[in-house]
Amino acid sequence: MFAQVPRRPDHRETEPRILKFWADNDIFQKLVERNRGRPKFRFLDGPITANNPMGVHHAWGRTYKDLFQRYHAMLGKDQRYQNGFDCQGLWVEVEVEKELGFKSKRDIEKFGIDRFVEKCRERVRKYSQVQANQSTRLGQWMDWDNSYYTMSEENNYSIWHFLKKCHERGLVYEGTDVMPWCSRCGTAISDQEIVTEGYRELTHKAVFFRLPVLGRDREYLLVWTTTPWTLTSNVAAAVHPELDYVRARKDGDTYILAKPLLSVLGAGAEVIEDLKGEKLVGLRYRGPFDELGPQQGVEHRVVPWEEVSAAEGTGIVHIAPGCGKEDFLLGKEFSLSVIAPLCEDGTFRDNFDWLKGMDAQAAAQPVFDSLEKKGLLFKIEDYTHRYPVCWRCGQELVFRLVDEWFIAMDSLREEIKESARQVRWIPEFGLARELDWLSNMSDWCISKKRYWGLALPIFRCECGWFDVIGSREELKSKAVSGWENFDGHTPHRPWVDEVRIKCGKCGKPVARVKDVGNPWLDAGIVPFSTTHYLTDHAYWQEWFPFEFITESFPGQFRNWFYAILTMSTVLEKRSPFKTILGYAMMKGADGREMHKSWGNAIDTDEAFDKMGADVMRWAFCRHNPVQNLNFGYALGDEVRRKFLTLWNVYSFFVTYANIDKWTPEPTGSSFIVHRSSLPDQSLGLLDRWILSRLNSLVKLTRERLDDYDPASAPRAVEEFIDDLSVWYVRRNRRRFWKAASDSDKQAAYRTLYNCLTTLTKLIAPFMPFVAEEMYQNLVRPAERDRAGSSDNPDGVPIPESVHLCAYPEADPSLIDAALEKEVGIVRAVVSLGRAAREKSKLKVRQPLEAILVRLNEPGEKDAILRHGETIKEELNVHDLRFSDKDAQFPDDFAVEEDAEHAVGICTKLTPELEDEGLVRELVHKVQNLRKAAGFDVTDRIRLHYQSSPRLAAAVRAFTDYIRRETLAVAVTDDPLAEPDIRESAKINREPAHLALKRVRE
RNA sequence: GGGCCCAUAGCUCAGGUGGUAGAGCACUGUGCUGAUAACGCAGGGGUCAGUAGUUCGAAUCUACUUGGGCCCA
Repeated sequence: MFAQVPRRPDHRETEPRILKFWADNDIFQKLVERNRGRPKFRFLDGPITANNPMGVHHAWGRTYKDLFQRYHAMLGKDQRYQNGFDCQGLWVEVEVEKELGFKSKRDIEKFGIDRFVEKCRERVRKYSQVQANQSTRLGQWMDWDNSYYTMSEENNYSIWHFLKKCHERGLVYEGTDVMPWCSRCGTAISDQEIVTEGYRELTHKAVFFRLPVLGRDREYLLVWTTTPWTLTSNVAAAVHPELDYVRARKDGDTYILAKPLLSVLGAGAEVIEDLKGEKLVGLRYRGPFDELGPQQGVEHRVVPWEEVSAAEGTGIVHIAPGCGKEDFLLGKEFSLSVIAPLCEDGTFRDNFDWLKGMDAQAAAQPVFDSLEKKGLLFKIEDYTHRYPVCWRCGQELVFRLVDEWFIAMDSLREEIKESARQVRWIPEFGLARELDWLSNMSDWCISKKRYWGLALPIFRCECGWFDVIGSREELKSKAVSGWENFDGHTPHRPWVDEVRIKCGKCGKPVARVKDVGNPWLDAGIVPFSTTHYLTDHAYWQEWFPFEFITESFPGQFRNWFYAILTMSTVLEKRSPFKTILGYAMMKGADGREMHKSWGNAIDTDEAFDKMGADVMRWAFCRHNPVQNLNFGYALGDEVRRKFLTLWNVYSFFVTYANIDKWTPEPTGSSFIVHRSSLPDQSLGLLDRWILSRLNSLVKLTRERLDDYDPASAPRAVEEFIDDLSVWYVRRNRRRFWKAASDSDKQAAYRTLYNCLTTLTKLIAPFMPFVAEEMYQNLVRPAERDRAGSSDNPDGVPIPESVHLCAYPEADPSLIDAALEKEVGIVRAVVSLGRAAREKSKLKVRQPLEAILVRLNEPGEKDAILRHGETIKEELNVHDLRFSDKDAQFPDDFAVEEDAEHAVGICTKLTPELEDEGLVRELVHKVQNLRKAAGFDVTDRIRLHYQSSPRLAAAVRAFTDYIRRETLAVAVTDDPLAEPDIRESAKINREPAHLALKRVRE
């Protein structure tokens, strides 16, 4: 016996129960054990930042990870199942600062770096556990006790090794660059850490000012800027060499500016000369703040720059190489002086005279006043633009000249591109995107002036000498002091900062630079650190390179993909992975970013609760990964409906199998070799059809999953389920109902059972919970029934979980493409016939004389005839006829046609047909009454009726039919004592009284 | 300025190797009631962004244009 199936699946009850079943019975451990030592599937998990609970978008990616791991497990592959947590970096620091109510770096230093770092570590531990629990809830199978953490010693020391290798190739250097800087956080904000939210629409004061041209009388360059504080560090003015400029006179002064922007001067300006920008190049001018100390000796001149536009301002751009990234590059090109005005906290340095200590943003008005006093101010106006802000605190960023550590990329560029080309990118355009990034990337800035992160193993002496340490052992051997303070600690700040080594040049004790590492170093080394590259090379060789990774595309080209490709290329001159499946971004159901305040955000835990993990997973899997996924509860409802169809078929099967006490015969371990359990001779046409569809589905599913295509199989499964329900089950119901237990009935049971059990295995990697639930009920009882008996031919026990089964394999001999096509034609004909009935308003319950099918392909006639009974039943007609290609339909036929076929139904009603229609209607009413009375489907009844003579005559003519259909032992117009239910009804306009009584045996 | 992606029914999207457009939702009508607080069937609705090519034939291949999105500079 199979357990009765609940009317509707309830994931709230099922999913926790299945999780418990897996846990109680160590199913995952058994799977890992079973596959140990067999061919490997090498998957590498990109680490998730363990800083907060998981977002639903993480559930999307993790579903892919689990899908392919589960699939390959069912193929018997040995796997590592190692999950990764990304632990270090500003992300975590920011959250901990929030927790502690800190406002700046000073708060951290006051609190103590050691305590702060410990807090960061605690936070990572806490949220890695939260994420592990959530992932488990998703059904993700991982070896959670063996997760890797990028804060681990092995990970950090592996990066040291990498940096040492870079240093040996002379790639590590300290350089200056202008970076976006948050004065409150006291750190540069690297592009890699800001993905979104980096800009805000802000209004600033923009200023037009004039710079006196040296050697000319009352002649000025008219310049414009939106960042007044940077004027203190002006060293040049840029013009576009091709652009048209003018000299124009106004109020006795001469101004130089771009011709299209002449209107800036206002009324009364008179052009006295037109000239190209290149004619201005080389002009020298007096700077706006020449009185400041740092400006002494600076020569201000006009330089050419292709990026200057005449779209706004004056067409002459103020250049301060210490205050802007582009300015800095331009400064390098023309060997301009570099003035860096700001301290870490965003205030002016001491040598800036009256500006000393003033906040850069607050300096706007004093700067204006000073310009005014010097007669250089032209005008001030409001200007609204997108301006970068700190993603953590919202502070407006400034651009600041900083010293950072870099890895020189030029000599690696082509090697890394070669590694990228070794990879199969899905979708293919991923390669072009990565190569584009690799072609344009600048040197990798690996330092960050913070606390919680990789301790860069760089020791630099005041004298300029520096060394990169490649391991803990090397550090120990080179340490001249402080080792005892570090020993016993992880290689983190502040402990590692204690160690001193000897300068290789001047012999002084040298400390580590204070910087921590770029977090993408942490994630980039994992192909090596997790496989013990340094400590167990044999193990590394077993698992490297990886077959497969899957991550979200946007962002990762310059982050994780870049980092693992670069680090692996340096260490092993090859890509660490062979195939990557990329997917897009998750949006709200409305296609916009998910925002709590917009009401379109979906909370992960709430989604598990309301939608269920299976439904979420299916929704993720069936989605085309290239496209953004608009995720919401409506999508979940859609998926649930589709899968309810499968549930209904399952429920149907169990209901009747139990009534018939049907059990599957033993077939050995697999339950997937269809032929062995299904003697060909007893199979009907539709049995062979659905088994062909099933095997086609299995074949396609394997092909698509082997090709790392998650979306095609679920769509095909949905179509199959539709075919199974709408055509196979519906067309074959009566075979399950009938009393006789003949070979035809057995064939129907076997076929449907086969479809269902194969499906459970097929969908197991996609919907692990429902698959398990169905498997436990459909397959496991068979083993219990057989416990201790000897009729298990292979002697192999039935796996105790669907996830311990072999993945279904298609039996090509059961695939019959012609039959599948044939049924398609039949269904098209039926569909046309129904449309014709619809058009002529003749309901299907009214029998008709005939349908007439006109074929363009005469060869289809035989195929249709093979399904003649089906077509006649579906359309409720007595006769099936054919006509020639060009023949006309008779007048009393209603016709519908498509490209290949035309179908007409005979609309003529005879009295006999009307009688038959009356009886069909009567049976329909009786069935409703049985239902309303709560009778069991197998209960026998007595049927009493009183009616018009017309109906009574029809009943007498079709009594046997009525008995059969309604399980009536008697159909009579005698009065019925104490009926269970009665009703007065109209049967096709004929009045009738009906009464039913259940017969007890 | 450079790179990449997208443009199919009101909405969200399918449409491997070119052969006279599909699904779900929504809408209209209707059927079924032995899977039934489900489900089925039928219908309206698209010059597949535009233009030009290749081809016997293009939503599908090529080029360009337009309009969106992402990344880099």
